[in-house]
Amino acid sequence: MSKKSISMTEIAALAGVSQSAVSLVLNDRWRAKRLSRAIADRVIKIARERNYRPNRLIHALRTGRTHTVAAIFYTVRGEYYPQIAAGIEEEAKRHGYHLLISQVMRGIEEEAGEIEVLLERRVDGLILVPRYPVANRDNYRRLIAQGIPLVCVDSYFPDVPCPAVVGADEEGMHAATTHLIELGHRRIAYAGMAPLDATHMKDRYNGFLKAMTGHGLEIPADFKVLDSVTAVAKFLRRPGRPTAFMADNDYGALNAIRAAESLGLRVPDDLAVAGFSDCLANEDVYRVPLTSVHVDLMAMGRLAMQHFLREVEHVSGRHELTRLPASLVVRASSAGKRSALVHRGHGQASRK
Amino acid sequence: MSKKSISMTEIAALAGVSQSAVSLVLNDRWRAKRLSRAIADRVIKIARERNYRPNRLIHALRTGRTHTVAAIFYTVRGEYYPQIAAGIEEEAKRHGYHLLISQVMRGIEEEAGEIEVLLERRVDGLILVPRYPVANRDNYRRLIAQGIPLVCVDSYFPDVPCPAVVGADEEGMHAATTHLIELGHRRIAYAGMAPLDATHMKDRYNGFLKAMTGHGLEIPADFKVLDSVTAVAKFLRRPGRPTAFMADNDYGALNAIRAAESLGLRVPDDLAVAGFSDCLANEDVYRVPLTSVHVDLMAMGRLAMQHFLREVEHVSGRHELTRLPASLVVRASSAGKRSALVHRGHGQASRK
DNA sequence: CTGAAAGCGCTTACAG
DNA sequence: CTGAAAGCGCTTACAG
Repeated sequence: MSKKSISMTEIAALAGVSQSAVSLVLNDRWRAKRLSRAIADRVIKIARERNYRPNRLIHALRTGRTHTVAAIFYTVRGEYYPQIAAGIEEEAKRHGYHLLISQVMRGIEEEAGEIEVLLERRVDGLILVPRYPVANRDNYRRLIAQGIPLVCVDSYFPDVPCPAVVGADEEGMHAATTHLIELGHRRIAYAGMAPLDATHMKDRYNGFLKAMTGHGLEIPADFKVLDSVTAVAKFLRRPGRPTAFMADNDYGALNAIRAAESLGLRVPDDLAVAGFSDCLANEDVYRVPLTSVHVDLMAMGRLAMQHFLREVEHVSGRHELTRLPASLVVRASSAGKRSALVHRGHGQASRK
Repeated sequence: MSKKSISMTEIAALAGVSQSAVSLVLNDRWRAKRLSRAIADRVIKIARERNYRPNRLIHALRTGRTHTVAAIFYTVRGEYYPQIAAGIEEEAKRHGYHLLISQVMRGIEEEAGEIEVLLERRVDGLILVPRYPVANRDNYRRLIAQGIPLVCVDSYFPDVPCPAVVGADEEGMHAATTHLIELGHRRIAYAGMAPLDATHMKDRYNGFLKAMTGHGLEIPADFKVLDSVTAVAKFLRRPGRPTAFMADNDYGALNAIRAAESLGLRVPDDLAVAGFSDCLANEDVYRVPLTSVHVDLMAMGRLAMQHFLREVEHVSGRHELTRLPASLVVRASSAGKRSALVHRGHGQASRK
């Protein structure tokens, strides 16, 4: 058993004064309340000796605020989500908030239950990193109606009335696709990772569509989930192979590179590849550094936390989208020549 | 303002019964206490209508346990720490605990203060991911003496009496160095990233020393912090260049590869390189996949949480080291031929 | 100048 | 069978 920290009541008993006097002293309000210096000294001495540590939960009991935000992730592993988490935590700390992390990887079904538990622990609200496009939207709406601060980040639900902070998915994808088109590509395949029907993934696809139709190009009919190397390889082996492969995220693009190489195709000469998110670390030591669309994920986390704080003050009940800029970063996977590495200079100084 | 959730007292007023009756009903103990079914039904109906959500903080008030663990990281960015965090969270959830994350990247000076704040919020204890070898050890000892559950993970302090879960650093490094020696290398440089004096980094260096002296090889006198590409390049340009480069972590090894390439040296033919931790993602698409020592970081996090739970039951006050196995994974950066890629088959199926 | 008391949301012995 | 009361650790009006 960890020893319970000493309480004001116990200090009061030891000092032979009332508990309220202890409160006054330890909050440095004894002068205003004109307690004697002798009492103040005695109380302070005991508190120090016994490692008194004020219990902030009590404040939560009175105000209803714990200054804790819960962020719900699918997982915090990988190169993507941790950056969002780091951004949330940094901003939270700046505002006296703490970040509670919950992963719901095992299954979205458990999410509603987990949210209830978090609310019973009186987190001030939730930051959601949606991965499942459909599930639990009714639950989110219910929570908002109950006055629970809720913010989405990375993706969003158009019909859930809360702030959401996401990247400029459509514009970014439009830029990436246009880049491939301007390189001369006409047969451009588009592939996504599940879940394709997440809103931000739909936005990306729309960006692709607009770029293609804007250039009078045919939309490939075979858009589908290509979430494994073998699936991509099978796809590339069919007749009428595309000359470029646009993936809706970096991991899909990596799979395209792997599949191309396994078929003896050179990237970018035989197949140009581009991804989305620019979240891969150490890209400069890749065989084929990946062209991608960069979004500042840390900033996304920070912004989400700022919106959260606003919701804590007053639940807006409105759907409000904030989009961070998305900028195309061209690297060897799409550049004309394989040797034409485009360095962005980041990732080199990173440490463990 | 978020609406405060309804309380038992409010329900009692609405139902016209005592608050204790409400407590009994909502905890499903009204039968045992022989309350009338009419009252039970009325209370349950109101609770449901008003979205009653029990306040678990109260339980913490009574028991002194919040079922919250705080994990203190230098940062949660990168490919390394998030895996530890994920392991902690998974195991915490299995035991009804929640994980509070705090990053102290801005400076270890703030750590002591942050710990105090966390304890005032009554987290049940701390899991520490030490990065600074010296700072705050007195503070940790003080906390343990106060009965605060504390567990170290990833690194440890021999003179801080708490459990620590780390990798088999010395054995792992011994295996990696022996591997290089058996490839025929005699002039093997050793380089680390700061902080070199962290205990687990010292353990790794000892493994290197033992392997070298065990084979009658001379220890390079120029062991130092080589934490940038330019530093490594400068090092490699000196006369008597080593034929192999042993880094105490993967990022240092990457810098060695970058530096070698910038000097026109081929890896592994002109310079063999090995790292430690095997934490890099997507290694199979690297120009030179890295030989490294694999440690299961998720498992490390899980185990740390298990030890934490034991400390919550009873602060052991003893220094107890748990070491996870470290296994050498040979890849192209040290293999005889550049083409001899050694695939481990992981990382391919990973998704965003 | 100082202490007693209410109240935050609950649980749990205790009284009637 | 049901309600009043204490207590967890505090803050803050209020009483003397």
